[in-house]
Amino acid sequence: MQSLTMKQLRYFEALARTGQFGRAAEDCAITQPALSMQIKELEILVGAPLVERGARQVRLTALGQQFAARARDILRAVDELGELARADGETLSGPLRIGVIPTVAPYLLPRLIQSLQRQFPGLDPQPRETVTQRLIEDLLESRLDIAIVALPVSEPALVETALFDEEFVLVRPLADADRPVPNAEGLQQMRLLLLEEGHCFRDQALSFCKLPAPARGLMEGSSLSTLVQMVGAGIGVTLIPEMAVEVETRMAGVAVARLPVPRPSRTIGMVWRKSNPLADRFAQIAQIVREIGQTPVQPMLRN
Amino acid sequence: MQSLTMKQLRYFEALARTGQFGRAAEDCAITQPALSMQIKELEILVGAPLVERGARQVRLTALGQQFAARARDILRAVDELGELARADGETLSGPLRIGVIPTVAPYLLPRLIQSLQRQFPGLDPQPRETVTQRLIEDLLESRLDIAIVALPVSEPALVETALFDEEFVLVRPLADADRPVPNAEGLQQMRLLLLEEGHCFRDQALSFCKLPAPARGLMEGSSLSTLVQMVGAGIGVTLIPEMAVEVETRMAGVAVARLPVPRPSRTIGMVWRKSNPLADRFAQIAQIVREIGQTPVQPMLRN
DNA sequence: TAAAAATACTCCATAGGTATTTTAT
DNA sequence: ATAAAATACCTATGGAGTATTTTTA
Repeated sequence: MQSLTMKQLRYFEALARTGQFGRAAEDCAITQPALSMQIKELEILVGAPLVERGARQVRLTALGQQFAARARDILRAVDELGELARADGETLSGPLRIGVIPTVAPYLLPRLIQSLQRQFPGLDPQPRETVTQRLIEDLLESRLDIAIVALPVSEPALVETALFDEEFVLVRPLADADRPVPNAEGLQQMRLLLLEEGHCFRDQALSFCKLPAPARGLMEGSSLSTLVQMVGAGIGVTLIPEMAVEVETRMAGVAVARLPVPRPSRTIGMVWRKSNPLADRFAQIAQIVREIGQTPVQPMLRN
Repeated sequence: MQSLTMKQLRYFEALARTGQFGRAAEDCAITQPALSMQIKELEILVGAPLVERGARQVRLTALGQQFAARARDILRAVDELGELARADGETLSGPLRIGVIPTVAPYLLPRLIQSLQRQFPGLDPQPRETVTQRLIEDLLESRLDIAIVALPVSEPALVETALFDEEFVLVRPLADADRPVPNAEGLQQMRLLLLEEGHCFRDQALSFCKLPAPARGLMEGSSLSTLVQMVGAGIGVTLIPEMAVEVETRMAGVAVARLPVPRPSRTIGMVWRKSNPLADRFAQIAQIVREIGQTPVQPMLRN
């Protein structure tokens, strides 16, 4: 033994992650003794113990923790190296993991995936839908290639590019259709239905109405669809992004109204890791999304 | 074959650097066929050619160049990983590559090395003396651990910390000792002897005298020692940093004078790579240098 | 005493060496 | 014609498997 190997890094990373030799070995698709030997070699090579052996679990030493953090960065860089070749060919192909926030996904993803498959026949788009925080974590940990979220994100390791702005519109019971449209202050007096904690759109709506975060659990829905249905049942009013109007309100028996200026809105953008070899290609994809955004399924708005 | 290995990265890096299979193999202390095989494996793994084979030399493909750049970063990170253990122990040990600019080295290094060896008996200081530009390159490429240069350096990948300020003093023939000391404008009228191109002290001296860069080749010396000897021979006057006075002017038959305010000066500092695992230790070393700087060998100044 | 890591050993895949051929200038 | 890379073939190191023992909570 002389020089650090990739295997040792991968095995050690697995050990640091799982906290057990056996699980780590399973993760690496090898046997426990094989992994033990490599870790031992690694420690000899480094010249100091990286893990404290206990019977039930192992704990990383202080050095081991620093080592693990650096090893993770290196492994990520190596994985990206493997993807470099994909960036080389003329046409993008292979799996592309796309994360989208829930308040955008249902209204954008169908058309986006359609467009992508038309432009890049070899591409295999793998969409995932979750809240911004999770998407950003997944991006940073290389579990996602790109994410579509509300800007700004402000992560130094990520690039962000704007796709389109979208206004928020008011959804209220049909019975209220002829009433004047309330402004931000007016909304404070109404029963405003919100998405549950974690959705950025919830915060954006609250921010517009200049309301503090209310106590949890009351009058919340897990999707815009739920909120609109609740409005239809006369429970209250809600805000939804423009893009959702067509899909969510068509059959819901609710009235949709543009809000008075200053109209609330948000910027939807695409983000990806700066160091991703496919970064240049992602800018192309952003352009495709922009084109989709410019030809929206036109909602029928009053006002 | 399944997964990228460190060896492949090292071999490919050597190939990219040397431009020849044979030289690269020699560099890696293996035979040429062994290296050829690993490169071939790597290309199969990546799925695209990385080098264009010519008879006399190889050229990297576009992909190969990107690959090489990333590989270098990874190898650097791995090398740093290997050094992590050194940062763990209580006392710093092993080789420490120290770069120092030529206008500081002779006056600081002897005492610095002495102090270092006293404080860290296991440490093996390996000094190198060259101009700032080269030192910075060497730092960035991991051929140096720390460098002592004039600040600022302003490289985002480097940390810099000030060590001490030093004034410049005027050196002139003994015959001129009783004349009034010229200011910056006065110096413009005199025959000012300068270090050759590349030395930061040359630029600092010119900047103080508000002189443009003169035509090359005339009245230049390759060391402060040379300049002072030339002054002793009556050829002209020169500026030298305070720290050099004691060593360079003791036996030279020249007069040394402090300049009138605003006195020219520069800040000497220490720089190292942010990502170097020993970074914390380097701050300790900087403190040692500061202590040396605070007890200078007091020059005998007129004025 | 039970679960997990270390040890003992065996095997074979493969990295690397030597000898040689092919290639390109 | 010559220098350099590729190919062929062989050897041996060491990574990984199975079986077993040791450790500690």
